[in-house]
Amino acid sequence: MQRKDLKRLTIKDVARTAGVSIATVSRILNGQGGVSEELIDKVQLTVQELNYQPNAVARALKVQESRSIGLIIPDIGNPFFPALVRGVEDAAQVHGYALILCNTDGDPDKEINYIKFLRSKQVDGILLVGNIGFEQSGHWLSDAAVPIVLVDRRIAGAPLSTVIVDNQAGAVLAVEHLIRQGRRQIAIVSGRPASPTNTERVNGYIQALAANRLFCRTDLVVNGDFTFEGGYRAAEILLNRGCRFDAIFAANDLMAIGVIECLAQNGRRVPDDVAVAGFDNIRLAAWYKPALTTINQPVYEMGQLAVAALLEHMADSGAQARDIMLKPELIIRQSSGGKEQS
Amino acid sequence: MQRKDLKRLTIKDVARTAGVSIATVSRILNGQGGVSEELIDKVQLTVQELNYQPNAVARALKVQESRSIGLIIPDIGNPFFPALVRGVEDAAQVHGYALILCNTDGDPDKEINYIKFLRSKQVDGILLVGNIGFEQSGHWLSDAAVPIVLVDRRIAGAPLSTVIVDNQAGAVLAVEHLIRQGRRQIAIVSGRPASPTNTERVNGYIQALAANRLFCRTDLVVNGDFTFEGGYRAAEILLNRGCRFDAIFAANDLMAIGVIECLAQNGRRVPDDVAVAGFDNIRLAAWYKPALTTINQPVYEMGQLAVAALLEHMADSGAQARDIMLKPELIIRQSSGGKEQS
DNA sequence: TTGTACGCGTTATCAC
DNA sequence: GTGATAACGCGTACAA
Repeated sequence: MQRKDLKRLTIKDVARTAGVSIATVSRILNGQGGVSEELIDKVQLTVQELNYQPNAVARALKVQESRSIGLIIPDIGNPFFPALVRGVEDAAQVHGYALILCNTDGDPDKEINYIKFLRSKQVDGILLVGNIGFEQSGHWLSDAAVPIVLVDRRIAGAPLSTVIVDNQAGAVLAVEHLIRQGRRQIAIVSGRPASPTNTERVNGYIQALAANRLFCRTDLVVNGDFTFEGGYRAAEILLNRGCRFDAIFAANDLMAIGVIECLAQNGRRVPDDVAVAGFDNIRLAAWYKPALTTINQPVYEMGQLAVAALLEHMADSGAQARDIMLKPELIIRQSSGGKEQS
Repeated sequence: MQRKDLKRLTIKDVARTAGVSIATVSRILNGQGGVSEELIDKVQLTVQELNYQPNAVARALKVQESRSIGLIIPDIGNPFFPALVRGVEDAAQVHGYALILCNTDGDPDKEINYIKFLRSKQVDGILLVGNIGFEQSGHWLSDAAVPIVLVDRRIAGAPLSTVIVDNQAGAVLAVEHLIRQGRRQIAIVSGRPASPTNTERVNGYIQALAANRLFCRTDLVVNGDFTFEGGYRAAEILLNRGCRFDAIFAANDLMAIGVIECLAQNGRRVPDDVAVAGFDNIRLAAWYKPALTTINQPVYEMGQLAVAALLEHMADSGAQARDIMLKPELIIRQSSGGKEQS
């Protein structure tokens, strides 16, 4: 009854059963026209009856187009990525593309290996959330012979289209909010210093301070690494320095939460003593107590737009690389003292 | 300089450049032996120089094996799935398989469509977190001509291998813990009644009560739907009934949190007035205040084991379907009153 | 040990 | 309007 090893049927079988040539079947299946109504009906019927499905691999080999794209991210376990992946998958599916998912843990070697892997799989395009440097592998990135679009993180010097949120503007939003809340001694807990994303956010911090005639005091700057523990340790360092501060901007939410936990351990109240703002608006930010003021990124849309950009490059190999910047949004919650009074 | 439209090179190019036949190149690439050292060196060198990569699509067509598997889940945005996906992807990658990810939102029609889609892509196997009924589509599930392994959710009557956590045992763990905490009037907020997973957890609740000579009171049973809002509403219903209860077991963490929020709104203290336990151990459970007592599922391992099971079926089409049950684990946190005193 | 040639399942070009 | 047939890039039986 359940013959799994039943040989998969091919266009040949359909042709034979319907009593026509494979050329005719192919034409009908691809809706090319130039076929009589009669045959169309007959063939479509047998396709139904046999439950025939074209072999996409054979088709891919023939038309040199696999109808699949690759998505390379650091780690789907990172709460930032599921929404991105969902946006990508939905958009890909709409256009009939399969999505191949790859996790690199941010390791540049793995990124290169996955690009090679995807290339051998003949994917039509690649979406990359990359940590690799351009010189480190500019060869692969620009000569990959397959369109690559960068998502969420730029790669300095790479001549590739990039879909990204305006990190600097987001940081400005967060810091200016803290300032409007009456805070003046605003510290920053940065992410990994090497990360372009971090640099942009730090620049936003500096810009916002300057725009409000506040100094950027080096004793209020401390490096984290985008992790909870990094945030915790950074807050400890800040406390140990003995300098005054009445607000902290953390370069992402995970660190912001680490910061708050540390402050709580040390008897500082949030937001009464110290206002805290993060970046990313991960799910946890809304649930955490105190609920975290943060910068929302339209992650799902980012995924969708990335696919759109990739499709463009796939359709036109001469298309210019361009930056697509998404607007961040300030989400005000308790950790910064709640609503602004204006 | 950057000639993207440079024709991709083939085994033919390598053969020509190395001055050998394509058969020789193929043999060397696949390590088949029977080739002189001299040619091996020469060919491997030219492969390096040309930076040649075999075309996996052509290979797949020839050997009838695409080296890719499909993973069909409801929604990567659901906090339960990222770890599963990661487990699957890691295991797949180790064995050289690409992972095609599909989100269905739990819609049986989408599940069927994706199975067809993946079949046409000639995937070698499918991992399915399915909501479809077996009769509803037994045809597709057992005759799919491609091995399917069920993950996280069983499908009643489907003769397919299933990798799943022992939900009933998990619920017993949770409820018995509440009993040991001295609670006697334990309510349950269930998930979608139609879900097999929910049924198993409810059965565990009943079993644990019975084993401790407690009655299952219908006024302490209320249906949720696995969402936060469902949990909130369920708790409201429970409160409105006016019955006494000193503990609530929610069939998943999201509902447990909804329950706690509702209780807090209505002046009940957790865990003092009501102890609460959930199921899943999502990230949020640890961060939430009060931290949530829950049942941990080894989700990452589940993904890995699912791939292992799938590989078995792929290697031996006659392999018997079997159930692989993973042990759940009780995680005690504040929401149930913390550590047990024994 | 090495090379030639066929076929995997399509699509597309050419005859009829 | 329809049907042979040649690719697509690879693996392998067979021949040498």
